Amino acid sequence: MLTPHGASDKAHPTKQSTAPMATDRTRAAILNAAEQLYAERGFSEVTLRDIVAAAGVNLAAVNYHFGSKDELIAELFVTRSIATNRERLNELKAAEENGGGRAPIEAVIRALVGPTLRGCLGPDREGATAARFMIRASIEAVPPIRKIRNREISHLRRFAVAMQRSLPDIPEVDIYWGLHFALAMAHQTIRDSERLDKLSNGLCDLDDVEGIIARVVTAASLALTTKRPTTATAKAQRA
Amino acid sequence: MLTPHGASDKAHPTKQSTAPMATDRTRAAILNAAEQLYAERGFSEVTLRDIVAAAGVNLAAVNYHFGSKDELIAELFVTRSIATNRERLNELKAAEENGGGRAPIEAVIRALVGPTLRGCLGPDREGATAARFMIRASIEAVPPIRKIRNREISHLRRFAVAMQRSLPDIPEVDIYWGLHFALAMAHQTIRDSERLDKLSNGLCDLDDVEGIIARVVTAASLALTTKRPTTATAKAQRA
DNA sequence: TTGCAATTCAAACAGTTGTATGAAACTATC
DNA sequence: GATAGTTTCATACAACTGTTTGAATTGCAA
Repeated sequence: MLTPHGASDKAHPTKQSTAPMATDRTRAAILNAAEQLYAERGFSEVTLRDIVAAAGVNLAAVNYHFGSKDELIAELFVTRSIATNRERLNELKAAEENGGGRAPIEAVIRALVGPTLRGCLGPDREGATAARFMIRASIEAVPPIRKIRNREISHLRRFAVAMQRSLPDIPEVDIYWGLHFALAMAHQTIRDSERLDKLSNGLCDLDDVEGIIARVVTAASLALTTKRPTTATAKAQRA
Repeated sequence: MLTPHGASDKAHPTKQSTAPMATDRTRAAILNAAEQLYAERGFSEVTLRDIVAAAGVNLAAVNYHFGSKDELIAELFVTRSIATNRERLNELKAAEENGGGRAPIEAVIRALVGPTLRGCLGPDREGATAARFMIRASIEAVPPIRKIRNREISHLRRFAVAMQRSLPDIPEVDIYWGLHFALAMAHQTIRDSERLDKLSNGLCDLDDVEGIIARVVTAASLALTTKRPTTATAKAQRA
């Protein structure tokens, strides 16, 4: 046997008869190094040689443990995706239980954008690389990720439902736009925080994560709850 | 002589003594093909060989006319950047003249996000590749572009000033956040229109460009003009 | 037409990429 | 301690990248 890289046998991923897996230390080292490098430089700027150098392992280890570069990226993305989604859902569930199954819209949006914003912008660097990796993944959308990414839709749908529950009178289409805008603001703030910092001459405090979250939540909530101008009004504005 | 690629001589870019430039047809063909391919596939997925194949020219023509791949990208970006900025400023100027030097905030934001949204999402495909190229450029931020991109800041500052003029009572920091959020929503809508379409099961009409612009403008204006919750309120919401 | 520069072209270059190979080193069971 | 499995390692491979080269071809002025 020369290639384990995942499900080699059929049933249990646990130890089989003749004890195969010894340490998994190099496997973990590769995952950590890859996540870190991808998060800070982006996929197209990081080679397998960069990764193995940072991990202190041999070049062939990647293909031995993961099969290919793409499968490494995919595993990274799946793992982090699950973690992020769980974080979001926990916050959502807590908010819904607080309100007897119906959370205020602000809490729903906060559950949606909070974890990622905290992870990426927070001064505490714990989980920062994980969050930044996810941002990279959503920015570059490299082929191995693109295939998996569709699952995110069903995850987001849960939040759309929660939002609809908390705003029963808002048309469904507006819910989707609100969700979309909330993610857009959170996302872009992470990705382009440098530009905002320069543009405002440092006036926008990007270390005040909770303040930023509040801004995003407020803006998205307002867009949802305030009736937007009618088509006639909009047309007049355009003129 | 073997390399013209831009400013070979000193003063005039017009014809010099011994008539140099004959047709510039291949040069234009390269620019068009490159813009198109970069716009639809992204920088990291397009090679010079792809470009010259699409342009119907020889591989060496790129280095002959532009010097290097990076200089080709840079020229493309500078050209399109100037065009986009001019479009925005024209719309802003028109709006300001309409209101005697003080345009309503909606008009300012519309001038900021309108041209790009129209270019990328409009059913009329004229200028679509140009706008999409700019989006790619801002997404991938490849090295040759990163250097030039700082100029965009001073361009955006003009809009910050216009916004401040139309909302004199709003704190400066809020102006920057509003500008940032407006761009974020417009930008993400272009980049991830596919996800929104899937998430909403086609409910969000992405062909209705003016409707989308109205949504972005309204959301951003609301975020600017509606007093956001005080810190105490926000804190209570977080709990 | 002749001559000279600008332009095009096929081919090759040097560097980097992800992947594959086969031998060595290790680990744990017998 | 021998053995069979795994993991590691140095190295090679084939494919692809942007770039260069030098010879052909073109276009225009004399």
